Amino acid sequence: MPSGAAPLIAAALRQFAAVGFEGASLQRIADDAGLSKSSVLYHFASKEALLDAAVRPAIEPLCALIDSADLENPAGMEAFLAQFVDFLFDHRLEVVVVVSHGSALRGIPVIDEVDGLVRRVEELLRPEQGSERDAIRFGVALAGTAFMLVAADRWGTERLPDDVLRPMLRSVLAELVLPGATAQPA
Amino acid sequence: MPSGAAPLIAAALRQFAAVGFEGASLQRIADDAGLSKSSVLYHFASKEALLDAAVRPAIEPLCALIDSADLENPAGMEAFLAQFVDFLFDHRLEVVVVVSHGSALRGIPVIDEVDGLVRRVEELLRPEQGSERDAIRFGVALAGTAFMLVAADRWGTERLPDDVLRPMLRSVLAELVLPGATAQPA
DNA sequence: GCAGGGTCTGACCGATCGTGCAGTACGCTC
DNA sequence: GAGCGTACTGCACGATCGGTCAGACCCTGC
Repeated sequence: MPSGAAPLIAAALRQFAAVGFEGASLQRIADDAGLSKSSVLYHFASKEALLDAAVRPAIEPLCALIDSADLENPAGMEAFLAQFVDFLFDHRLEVVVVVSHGSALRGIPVIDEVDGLVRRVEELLRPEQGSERDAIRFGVALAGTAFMLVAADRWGTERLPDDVLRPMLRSVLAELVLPGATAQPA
Repeated sequence: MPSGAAPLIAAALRQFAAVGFEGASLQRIADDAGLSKSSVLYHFASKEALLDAAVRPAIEPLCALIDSADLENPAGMEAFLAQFVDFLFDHRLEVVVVVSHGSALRGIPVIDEVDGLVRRVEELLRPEQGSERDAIRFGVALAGTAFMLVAADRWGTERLPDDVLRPMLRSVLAELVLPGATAQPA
């Protein structure tokens, strides 16, 4: 992992999140990182490889989150929800890239892998036949939580600071998903 | 409203929803509509004007929905939620464009107008001070519902048909938002 | 001093982008 | 048939896109 690659990945992540993969140019990414366009293509074989390097670090944590999920009992469920919120905050830009612009990127391996993980979450939420409606309620809550983070970046003029928003989202998500839980103000 | 403009708007909406504004080229939009690239710029002054013409029709219904919203009593709330879901289905592609790719389009008038409407919804949900948490729960439910539609287009291999999904989303949204309501299976 | 690898850059390429413009085919009215 | 407006197209433009390549500038080991 060369030294100059890290700021390029950070700049690429910012640009991809802001204007999408197609909208971001290697030139602007290079300018953002304070390097030349040629340097980008020295560190990464192509623009697509740069996207891969930027998004891939988020895959393993998400995979681990899914693998360790135990949604049978309320405690396991609550742990899953908390870890899900933490994941969203820890990989905020990656989430924005995939959620906001991912539909245009089908066919790119790293995006397809993320899509596969999303499908695994979907299966996770539908353990038995016939609970279609519960799965949708679950999906709305999860997707809504993810989107609130995107929205916070997009419409957030004077939004809540993260250390307030995070426990609040955790609490709201638990309330929406868990069966008998009632709200306890954050 | 010239005749040849309508298929161009339809094609543009499909392209913008699929690959984003930056990712869609006038050439592909023209091909999709069965016309030449020059024809696109005959009917619309620029690519941005085409986006405006494609998205603007969704603004007035959304505005009317917000104006007529009465969230004080449960009946008014339920009516608002039902109309919100209907709006999402009636202007599906426009919603996908704005939700998925809108963050890259700030500065374009029609997008800024939509952002203003979103902010009005946000204010609608926070009638009094201190109910920050309720507003977030509300926002998660609304955003999640909108995103489920986007997700249905994106990950939907063998998804539910619309006439099943629509009442189900309506029911789920009511359950998530309304205080004392319990689920009645669709 | 010098060779070599890692890092970075400017010049350049072909393709495609959005856009401007001259021109063409059709239909309508006098 | 002359004149005109509408719908549409082909062609060319400057800019920018992702990508290639030959070097220049380090730093380290000999």
